Amino acid sequence: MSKELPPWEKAREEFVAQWGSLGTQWGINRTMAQIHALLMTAPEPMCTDEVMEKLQISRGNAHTNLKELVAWNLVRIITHKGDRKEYFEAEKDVWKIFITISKERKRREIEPAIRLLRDCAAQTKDEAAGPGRDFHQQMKDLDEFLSFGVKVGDTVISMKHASALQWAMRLLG
Amino acid sequence: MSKELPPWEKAREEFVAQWGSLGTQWGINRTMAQIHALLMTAPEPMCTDEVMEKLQISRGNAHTNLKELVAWNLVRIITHKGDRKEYFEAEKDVWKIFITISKERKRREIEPAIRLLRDCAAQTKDEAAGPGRDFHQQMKDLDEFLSFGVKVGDTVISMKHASALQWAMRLLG
DNA sequence: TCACGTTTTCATTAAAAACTGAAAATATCG
DNA sequence: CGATATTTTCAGTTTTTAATGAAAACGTGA
Repeated sequence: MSKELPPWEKAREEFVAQWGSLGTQWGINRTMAQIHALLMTAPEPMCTDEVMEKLQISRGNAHTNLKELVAWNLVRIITHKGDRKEYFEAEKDVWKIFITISKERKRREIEPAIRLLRDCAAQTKDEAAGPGRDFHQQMKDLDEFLSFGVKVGDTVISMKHASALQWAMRLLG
Repeated sequence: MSKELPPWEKAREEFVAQWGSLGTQWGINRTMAQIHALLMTAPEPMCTDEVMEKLQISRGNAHTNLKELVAWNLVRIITHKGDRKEYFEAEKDVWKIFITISKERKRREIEPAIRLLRDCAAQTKDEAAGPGRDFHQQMKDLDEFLSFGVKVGDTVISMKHASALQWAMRLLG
């Protein structure tokens, strides 16, 4: 059934398949990672049916994961006049992808953790000594570390790629 | 059935439960995250039975996840003479935890991704124009970005906590 | 408004991941 | 070497997560 694929499409298929596996280790749904890989390497925006066809998945699955990628701001919807289909286009700029993922993970994963740590610290702020005091301190240490990390992250993602690069180069130099 | 818990243990139980939930979002097994939270806040090293009891889980589950945490270098095994049980103790220093997790994620998640990107780039290095050339470039861009990130990460994790802090402060200042 | 192309939802099914508990293996001591 | 304490494994089960496909909802143009 398979027809002559251009050689680069061969590599692309490997990329899509493997990126999907890697995604699962990152706690990301395999299909979502595959669609992202597919769109990142798509010469043109793709519609749902094209994604279904390329990945051999159902409409519901394609739809759900495309919309999830849109919710992550990693993919945007394109429409052409005179065509009521939606086309999907992934951000390809690596620095922008990085910033987007960083922001999203901060919001979904780091900030809830910080809230938890502060809550637990608050609950034990009167512990004067012993294990209770140690627990309180541990919560504060973790909070402080994550909060500082967020601050650094915020600074970096507010930078232009070139400035961030320059700054990082200074560290390495 | 529940007896008087010291107030700090109340907060601890919330921490353990919630840290478990947060862990799943990070792609980490819930029980593993809970055990880690438990040990990070344990005044003394704990044995398998204590972990089973605290979290109400089976021996097999406790065992597997404790050993997994040891494999991550987040937990170490302690033995006392005259007692053949193994006790488990988590690293509590936030900076050390960060370094350990960073190294492990680099090894498990970033490096395989870089290998994939290089492979796909190599397969398409002769593409002279068009979509094939764009694909090749995209692979190279992603590789370059991740590799640079690894370099920065390596530099940071080779630093003492104080030096890293000072360096980051300069960025924020 | 109706017909049609498209998107969205969701009950059901399938697949993957996590967990249990008990048996087997291992280690330690007299 | 037994006897005993502890760790490790793993077949079977449960729980969770993801995927399917068909029906419903939506939106647009005639």
